[in-house]
Amino acid sequence: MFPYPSGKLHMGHVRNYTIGDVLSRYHQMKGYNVMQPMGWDAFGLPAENAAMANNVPPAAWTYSNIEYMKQQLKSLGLGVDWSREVSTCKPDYYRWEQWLFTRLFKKGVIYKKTAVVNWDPVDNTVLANEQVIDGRGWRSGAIVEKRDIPMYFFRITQYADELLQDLDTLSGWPEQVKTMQANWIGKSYGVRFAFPYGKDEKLWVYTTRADTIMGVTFVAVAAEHPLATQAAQGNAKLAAFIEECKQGGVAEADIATMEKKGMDTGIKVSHPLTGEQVPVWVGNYVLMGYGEGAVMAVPAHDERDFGFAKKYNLPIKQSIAVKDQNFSDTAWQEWYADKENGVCVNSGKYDGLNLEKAVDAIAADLNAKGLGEKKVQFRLRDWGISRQRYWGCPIPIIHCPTCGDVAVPDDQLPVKLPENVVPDGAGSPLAKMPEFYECTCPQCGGKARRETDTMDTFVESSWYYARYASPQCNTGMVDKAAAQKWLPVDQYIGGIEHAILHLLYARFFHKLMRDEGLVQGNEPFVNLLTQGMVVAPTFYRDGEGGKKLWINPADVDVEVDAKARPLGAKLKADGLPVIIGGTEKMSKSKNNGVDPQAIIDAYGADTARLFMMFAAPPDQQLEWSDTGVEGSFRFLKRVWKAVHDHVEKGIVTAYSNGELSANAKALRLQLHQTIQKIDDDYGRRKTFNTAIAAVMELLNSLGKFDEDGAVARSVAQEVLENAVLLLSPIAPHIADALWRELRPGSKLVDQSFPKADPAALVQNEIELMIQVNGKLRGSLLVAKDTDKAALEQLALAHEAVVKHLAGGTAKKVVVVPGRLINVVI
RNA sequence: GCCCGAGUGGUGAAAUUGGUAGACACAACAGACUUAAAAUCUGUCGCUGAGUAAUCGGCGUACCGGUUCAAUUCCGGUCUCGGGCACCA
Repeated sequence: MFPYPSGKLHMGHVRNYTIGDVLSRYHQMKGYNVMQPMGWDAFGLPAENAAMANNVPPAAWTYSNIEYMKQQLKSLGLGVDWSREVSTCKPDYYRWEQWLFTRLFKKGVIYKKTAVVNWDPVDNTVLANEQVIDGRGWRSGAIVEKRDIPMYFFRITQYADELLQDLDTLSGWPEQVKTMQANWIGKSYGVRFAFPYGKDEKLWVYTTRADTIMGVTFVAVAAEHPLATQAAQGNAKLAAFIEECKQGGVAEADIATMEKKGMDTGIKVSHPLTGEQVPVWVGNYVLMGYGEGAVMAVPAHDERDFGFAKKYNLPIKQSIAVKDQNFSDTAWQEWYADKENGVCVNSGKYDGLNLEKAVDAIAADLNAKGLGEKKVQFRLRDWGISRQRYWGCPIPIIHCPTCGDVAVPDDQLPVKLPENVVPDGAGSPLAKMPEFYECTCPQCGGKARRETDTMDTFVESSWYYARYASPQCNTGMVDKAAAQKWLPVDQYIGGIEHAILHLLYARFFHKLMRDEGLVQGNEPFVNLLTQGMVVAPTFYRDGEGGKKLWINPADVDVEVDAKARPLGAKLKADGLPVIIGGTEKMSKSKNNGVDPQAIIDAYGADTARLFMMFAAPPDQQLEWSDTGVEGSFRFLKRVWKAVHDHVEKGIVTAYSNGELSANAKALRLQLHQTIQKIDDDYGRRKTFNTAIAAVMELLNSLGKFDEDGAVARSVAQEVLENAVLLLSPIAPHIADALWRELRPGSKLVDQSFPKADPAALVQNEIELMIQVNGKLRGSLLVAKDTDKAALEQLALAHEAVVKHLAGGTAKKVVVVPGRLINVVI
């Protein structure tokens, strides 16, 4: 993944790009033609915040960050092809995004509708979820409101089925990520049906549990639902409640965890099957715009409805039973929602039916009445991309009073974003710039207004991988031949935090571009490595108005108890206490990022890379600590010394033949086992920490190998040459220098990855573990081809086994070839 | 609240397909070298019991339970921590 140019690299970046560099160097050694590109996800909110804080335009801030971070990346020794560098804030990049937008707009894949946003009534501006803290605007402190505004949407739901199904083709992706995406898309099979009311009017709902329909005791609608609006006329109390529901942010986590509240509208609708009158309530947990904005409530079999019914004394009507379980409405029981074992009860003609049969029967009856039908629904919602911000890609639409929304024609693209603007945090800057928004309609030539919203920055990051194939192409988004040569991406590496949004949007974009005939294949990334996050502790002090002032861990001293648990923390500058927050992913907003530059400066890039790779396997979360960086530095010094000590005695040719001592033979065995192991670690497992450990072990063994004859020295030469090659993807600089020592006149870049010598791997004797009842009691050295019966006899005769048998007989002997023998007594 | 992960010595971790738990390091301690320190090298290093010792035994992979000759690994449940939840990227 390409970085957001936030200012400095942090350890997450170092980890991400070192992993990529190791893999690309390894694959180069394996003979592949590897492209390792880099770019900048350059639009985004932090630039606007920095601009306001420092009175510098976001563009200038961003460009200077790119400059600095590029130097940092170079100092890491990454083999990046900088001729392919891409910056998403440059017109030659976003031009093509605008171009695609106009195509999709004309096709109807992009459309306009209203959506709910966080509104700060004091700053008169839309807030990102991140800018809403405990329901208040981060700058103004005002209570945030929900507000409906018009936005452009990508019709991603049109691709929902394909996005779901193609997950099955991604064998190179972690299961975890595929599961998360499948759940996010959330395909469900249910019934959409209506509660009739008034004169032929219908209140629609959707449910996956139509089998519980006879247990419905009320219907809950969103505050913005037309029925609620209707009921609120002439009901001041209800109107006030509806206003209250509009307070607070729109983030799902907040809505799901807030206290469930409701109020009766006084309106009643008819149950579609029984005709019974059912009250309609307004619920603050029901969202307009998701589904129908109304839900049927079955308190007996839905935990949220149960809690709501208890709180407001609404009836609870059992309609599902599970054998041997007793129903009571005093406390919620897990089995009340059991889908497997439940059958209908108190449900008239549906009694005794299981979920599937009840749903079929109920859907058929609803259908016969014209009140409903089976429907497949997705949890996935269309992707709203309008942002009322300045530092983003302008949406290429012109609003004409006569022609409506008109896409900007190709010859007027790109719609350039002016770069000299400093936003003030109140509303969209572009909407205050007539020189930007005043324009003429491309269709009728009349006076028109340019759209002043910009696009979600996820749009830029959804297709940059494709741009890398032909970054300078000025005839299209991609050069088709280049795209065909390079795409799909063989190895994509990114943080696990992108498992859903970014990776789903990129997959969606690939399909959009495919349908435009720009790229081939259905998926952008063949193999995905999701690196675990680099996390660090957070520290803060309470500022005015409940704002938290985040303090960098580097500026804090932490006191710990004997068990290394933190007791308290103090700011180094003033010695006064600070509050310890959680351990979180390194981010600018929590100020807990650690700048890798200090380590690179003190120890060099190779040590920084080696240490980062040695600390943990790539997909595991890593709590940052530089304890141990000394050890990585020491190891590289040991390698350096071992090579120089060896070379000083004269260079020899690596072992090819000659009589080997037992020790030399054992060393060669270990060497070639190590080659095999590391090849697998780099290629299949992508566990660089164990690869490094294996080289360490090999060098430790070489250190103990003190033979000095010609053959012995040739074996030492062989070990050192291979150790340098095995280490070179991780520590390329030192490996290059050492290779020149070991093989003067030859270059490391021309070497291929070592291959294990099958002759060296032959073992005549192996050690087997002896267990008694699964417990280790000893070991046995046997000839490799000893047969099972003989092994059993040897085990039974083993001194430890005889002792435990104490004259008795073994019940069973389990022989695991090559590993162990377990005697069961 | 919902979805996805993780939990192993003082610390980072290893054990790849159910088969030797703690490889490789860090820290600590002891020793060698040194006038001294640093650097370097060597050794000890999960908890616990017995033994002068060599050694022998018990327990131990967050917690409770299960499957198995054998469980860090598989299954059920619980707790804690982390990620995501659609406008941070």
